[in-house]
Amino acid sequence: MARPSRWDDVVRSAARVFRRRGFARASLEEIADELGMWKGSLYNYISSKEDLLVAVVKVPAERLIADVRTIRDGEGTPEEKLRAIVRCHVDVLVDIYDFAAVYLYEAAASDLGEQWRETDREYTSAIQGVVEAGIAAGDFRGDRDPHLMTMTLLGALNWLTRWWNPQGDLGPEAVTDQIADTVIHGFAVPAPVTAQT
Amino acid sequence: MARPSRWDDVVRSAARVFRRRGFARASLEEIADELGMWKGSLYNYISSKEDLLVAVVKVPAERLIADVRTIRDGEGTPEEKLRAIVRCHVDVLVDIYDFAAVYLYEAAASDLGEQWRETDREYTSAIQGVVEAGIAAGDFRGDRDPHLMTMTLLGALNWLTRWWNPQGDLGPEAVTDQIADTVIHGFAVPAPVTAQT
Amino acid sequence: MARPSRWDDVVRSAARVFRRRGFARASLEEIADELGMWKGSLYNYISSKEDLLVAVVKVPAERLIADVRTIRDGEGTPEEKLRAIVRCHVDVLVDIYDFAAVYLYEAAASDLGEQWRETDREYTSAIQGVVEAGIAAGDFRGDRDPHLMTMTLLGALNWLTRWWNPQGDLGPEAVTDQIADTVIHGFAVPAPVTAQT
Amino acid sequence: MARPSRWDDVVRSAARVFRRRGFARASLEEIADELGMWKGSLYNYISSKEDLLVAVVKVPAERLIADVRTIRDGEGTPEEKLRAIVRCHVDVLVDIYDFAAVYLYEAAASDLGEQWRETDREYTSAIQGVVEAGIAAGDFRGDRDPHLMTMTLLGALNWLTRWWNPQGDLGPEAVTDQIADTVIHGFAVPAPVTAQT
DNA sequence: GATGAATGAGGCTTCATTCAT
DNA sequence: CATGAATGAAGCCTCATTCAT
Repeated sequence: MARPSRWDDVVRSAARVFRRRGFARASLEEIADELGMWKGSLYNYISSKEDLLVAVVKVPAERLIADVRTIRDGEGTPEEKLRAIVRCHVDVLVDIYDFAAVYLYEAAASDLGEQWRETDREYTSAIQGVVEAGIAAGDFRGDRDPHLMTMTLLGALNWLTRWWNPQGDLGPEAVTDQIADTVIHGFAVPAPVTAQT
Repeated sequence: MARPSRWDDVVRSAARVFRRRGFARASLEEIADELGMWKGSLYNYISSKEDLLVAVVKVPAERLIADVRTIRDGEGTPEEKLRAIVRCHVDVLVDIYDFAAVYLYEAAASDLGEQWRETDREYTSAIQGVVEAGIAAGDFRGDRDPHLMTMTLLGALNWLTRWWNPQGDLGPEAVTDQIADTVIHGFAVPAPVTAQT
Repeated sequence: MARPSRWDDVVRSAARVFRRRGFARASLEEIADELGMWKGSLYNYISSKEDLLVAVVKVPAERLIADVRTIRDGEGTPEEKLRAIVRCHVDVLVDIYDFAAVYLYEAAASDLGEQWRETDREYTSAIQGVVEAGIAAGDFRGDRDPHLMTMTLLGALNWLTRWWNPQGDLGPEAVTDQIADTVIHGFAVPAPVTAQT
Repeated sequence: MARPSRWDDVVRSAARVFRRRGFARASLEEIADELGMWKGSLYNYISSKEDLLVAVVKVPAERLIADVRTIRDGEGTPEEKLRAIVRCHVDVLVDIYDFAAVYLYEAAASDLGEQWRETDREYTSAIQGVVEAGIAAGDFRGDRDPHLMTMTLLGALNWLTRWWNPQGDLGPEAVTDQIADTVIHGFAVPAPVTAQT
């Protein structure tokens, strides 16, 4: 499916506008304006506004799910894997901020169909798989709900799009380390109390 | 300035529709339909659609900020206070789910003006104050960014509106305890390693 | 037809609002607000918005037509009568400015029905009668169209509502004298040229 | 900034409807109907209803102000200049009746902003300049208020839109001559009385 | 591929008017 | 007479989408 040459520009512009204004508020005219074209011309690239949303959302979704699959199926302790997942998430924000923000905040609100929900479910359950492996290995507490644990991590990560400026003082490494540390220590089985007396 | 009698119904209906469809996608006709009135009649209560959003958002915002102020200024260790903050947040979700979801997902996207941002800032900084007190007391790690810590907690809490069903199997107490435990352990200064050898 | 006690207040308020905003732009709510009542309450006095316009317009219309009839049928030369007509017009502006402005600018735009047009025609033709009497008496030029002469006078007078402030520096007497002089000299048969050589 | 092709049609249609119904009462649907388009399509040409009013009003305003400047700055006695101004005004009514009527009756009622008031002031003061030149030359009476004189002329001219039918029996030349004569004689210093005895 | 105008549905908002209390 | 809520029609405006050039 050979896309016309400016296809990438179109999607990038859509990502920017969707993040800034939200999908519902964004108008195709705004996107066309950014590209210096007329809104009618966009229909040489898409057949509906939703096409654009799907295209935008695909970028971080495919990258994240590929990364998380690789991590899940690769070597390393559950702790190391969680840390790697956090790093991927933060990297995505650094690399393709607009796309990621749209992915996290607009995709759920719009109804992108079954295929979309399936992808989302797989992403979540891949992370949850790591969490459950940690529990099984005795590293993470077994008295917690694994889904809640997974969502706690995802919430902390996704909220970054609301407040974090990747170009600001707090760099990606610090964010990665600190969130990963917090979650890993938060999940960990506590050190035996008897040892401290 | 006594509000007309069905004011509460109007706001409740708006909260429901705004949560379901998002502010931008929601139509006043839908809200009016729920109330069994004509859309024009809504203007006996408001003077714009945004007024409704403000009214909806005010409910959880005022409750949360009042609660968190009380907690911050009250008795207790930082740990106890963080746990109390988590409980309040979860309680709000249980009590006024639609309002809370709108508050967390629509308020930021729409531009509700300076007063709104001020409230939001105060809420965040009240929680951050507790976090910093914990650091000062030596309970929480001093090598972390307090703002990032605060946002990690808020992200985990706010993400609940995306997946948690308060009427489901995982009850409010479990959610409160587990999120609070995760965050508190995640923030805590680790037990001295020497004790374990 | 005994009117309720605040009827006069209602009409006065309507005149004020209609002048300020124009009949079509004016809302009953604005009028009610000025009176400190609710817009629904106005319907204790009227049965439609147009009723208010009719009531407002009636005041200057009846006064002007009565005055002009009296003048036309009274004693005096056509010149004196024209001067008296101008004075009446200016007096109306001084006494009931809002009513007069509405009468002159809103009545024609709205369609107030046949009775209204009849009144308007009679007013015009009464003035035109004076003009024609002046022509017949040899005071005014016979080579002019009497209707155009009449409308020239009325235009000059009615335009006052667009620029003149009765409370300003240029007093009613000056306005009366100068407009009357201009028109009377403008209408007059010129002095024989031969006399000047 | 080439205007789309039907721009002139749109403005002409707007002028017609605005004159017929008044700006406030006119609906965009009516204008669109005249053009055989949908009301939404009008927004390819304008961005608000008021834009249309501005566009309509600009036509006679610019023509009149250009004409009156040329006359003021050209050759001729004040009398000749006043007569030329009257002719321009009447010509505008003949040529672009709808536009002129809207200009005279709707522009003042709507609030078209400072630029508009500035134009109006300049037009008036250009005419007043001619009047004052006539006074200075000793042709027009010095015991009159020049602004009142100017407004007397403008009132007589503008009132034409209320009653005169340019296609009727009373032709443009007659109207021009008679109004100009009336005003000029009305303004003129009276012939010395002594000559007549 | 781009253009620029048109489409047509739908949304927010206003407002004269009604009505039960 | 006043109240205050509701009605229902209509208006302005937006915008995704289409289409002939």
